[in-house]
Amino acid sequence: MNDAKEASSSISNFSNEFQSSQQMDWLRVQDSLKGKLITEDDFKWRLPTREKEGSCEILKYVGGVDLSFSKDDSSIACGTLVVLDLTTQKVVYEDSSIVRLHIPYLPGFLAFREAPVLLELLDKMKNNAHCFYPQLLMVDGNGLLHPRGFGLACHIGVLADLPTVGVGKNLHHVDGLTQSTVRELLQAADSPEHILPLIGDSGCIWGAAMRSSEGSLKPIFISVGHRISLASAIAIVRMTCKFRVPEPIRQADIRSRERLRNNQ
DNA sequence: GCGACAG
DNA sequence: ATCTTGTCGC
Ligand SMILES: [Mg+2]
Repeated sequence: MNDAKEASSSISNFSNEFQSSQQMDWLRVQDSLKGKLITEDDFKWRLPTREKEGSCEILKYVGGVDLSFSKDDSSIACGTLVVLDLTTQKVVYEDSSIVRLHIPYLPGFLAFREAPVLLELLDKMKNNAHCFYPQLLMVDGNGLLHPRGFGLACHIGVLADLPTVGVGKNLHHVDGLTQSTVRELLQAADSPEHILPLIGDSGCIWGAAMRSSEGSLKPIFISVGHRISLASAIAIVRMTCKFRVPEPIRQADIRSRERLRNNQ
């Protein structure tokens, strides 16, 4: 092997080893944060019903977060937080931040790329004691539906100490679950709710697939993020699905892309 | 070795 | 994630 080849090979070895040791750190972080995860309802509000019961706080402010990326420079991203009024389904708060990302997208490690800017937006709103601070946050990315049961929605939920729900637009294959199998089962299942629990080969329930709008056959994938049960997560997501993607996430996605277009 | 791989 | 316009249909 000549010197040039040897040099490039050792650079690449170094780079690979660095990546892999960073991933080992990340595995430990995920494992550690997972110890704080709560997968049952843990909030003081309740879902809106048609009865009006006076004393209890009702869920009204639902947040959504997403990132968009520059087509020219893939390290430039815009993170956006929106809050919707559940009654009107209108955006009552919007904030975004354009940042340079230094961490690549790696399946299973999305949170290390996307969570920091989103946590900053949440923190800024909380520190201002904003009256629309969300009672629940919907995240564009999975929660428990993740190779180690700790996706972006769990990560944000634990670090912000906020109830979160994960919503994926594509299935991250885990525990024998595949996109095609799930679609077939969802079609075959005679569920009037258009919902299918995602039960893996191990028997574990990772979340649920749901055909969320009349307009599309392609399901969305709902999973528990933090401080909420799967049943509650499904009920709330369903309330916000005017289109396939739940409105808080859809608005964060749209406004994030708009902001990047008008500001870079 | 092969296929899979949230955003 | 992004590259990309129109087109068909309710
Ligand atoms: Mg996204």
